[in-house]
Amino acid sequence: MANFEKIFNSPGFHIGFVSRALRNNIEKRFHAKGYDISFAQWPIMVALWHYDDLSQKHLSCIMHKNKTSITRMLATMEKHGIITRETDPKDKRNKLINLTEKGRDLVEELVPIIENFVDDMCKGLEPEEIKFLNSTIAKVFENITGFSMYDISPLKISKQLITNIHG
Amino acid sequence: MANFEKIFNSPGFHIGFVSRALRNNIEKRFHAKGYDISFAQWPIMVALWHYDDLSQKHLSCIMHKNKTSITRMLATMEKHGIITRETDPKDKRNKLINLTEKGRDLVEELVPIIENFVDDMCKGLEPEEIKFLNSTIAKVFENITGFSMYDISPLKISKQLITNIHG
DNA sequence: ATATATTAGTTGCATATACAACCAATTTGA
DNA sequence: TCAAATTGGTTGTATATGCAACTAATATAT
Repeated sequence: MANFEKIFNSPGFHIGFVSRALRNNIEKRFHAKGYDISFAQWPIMVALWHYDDLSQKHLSCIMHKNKTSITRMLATMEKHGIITRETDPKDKRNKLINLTEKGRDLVEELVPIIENFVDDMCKGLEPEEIKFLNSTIAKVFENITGFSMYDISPLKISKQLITNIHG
Repeated sequence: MANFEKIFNSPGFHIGFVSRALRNNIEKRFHAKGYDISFAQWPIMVALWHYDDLSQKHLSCIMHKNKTSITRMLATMEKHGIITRETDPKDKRNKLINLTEKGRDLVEELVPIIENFVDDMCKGLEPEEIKFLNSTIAKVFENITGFSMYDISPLKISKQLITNIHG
């Protein structure tokens, strides 16, 4: 019968397992320090820390997430007072997303928690191993999506470069 | 200010991104062939293909998922006619989970789809690279959870060995 | 033997995620 | 210029996920 060994030992399942573990771990660290921020909200906050007036479309492309997910996450974050959403006067289809003061403060407060998390996660791994891990994951990402993981890093992307990645 | 480069280039974010991409891709493949099975349901089906009469606790441990998630996923799978849930006559706290005939058939039909998926995902990667990727991810998993990813593989675990991993 | 503790599972609540169908605003094209 | 296409965002529906609080059943400990 089927080669289940091959299937269960494929990177796909490993990635799924570790992804859930990472999410749970980071959210526990946030909650332990009294912050009600989710694993998914954090990268959005970082992107908004770097760029003002991102649209939901921008965030959808940067995060490689469906626009519905972005709509709903931003609704939650707005409710929590982390971000604001205003209609773009230049194109009333767009909404301009920005961090609130509270949001900006939060980013700075969360950084050390994330840094500890990264250190703990990578304990016992050599820098070249981490590099290899990243590039191999990026390769898998590219195999599956056809997109380079790096082209759309929140740190590199320019608003002008954001093209129509998602439906 | 904060070293965002370090944060965004950490394996954590890579893993989160690729994990979502893999989930979407595999579900699209299932749907394209007319199967309404989720990324999360598939490993449960495989575990049940190997073992009869697993309890929800067993599945919770094997899958490293909260028991609530298991309860709700099994409810969905039962509704879809993939599995059955019966109270264990020997200990009425337990529910014994089994694949239905339809469920067993499905597993066999889904295997080739998964095999294609794995091949596509790993395109351009050498076997040693895949091995390294897996072992590095396993290391991260262990750093974060304290558990070995391999000890509880659905292929290796015995029902007797399943201990109280989760709360 | 019975009160207490533990265990398995469920429910309420919250978040994230995606697809399809939809609306409103803008752009295109004949 | 005005109809058609495109674009950005929202809503309905569905799945997955976890925590806390709960119930029922079993095990433990005095």
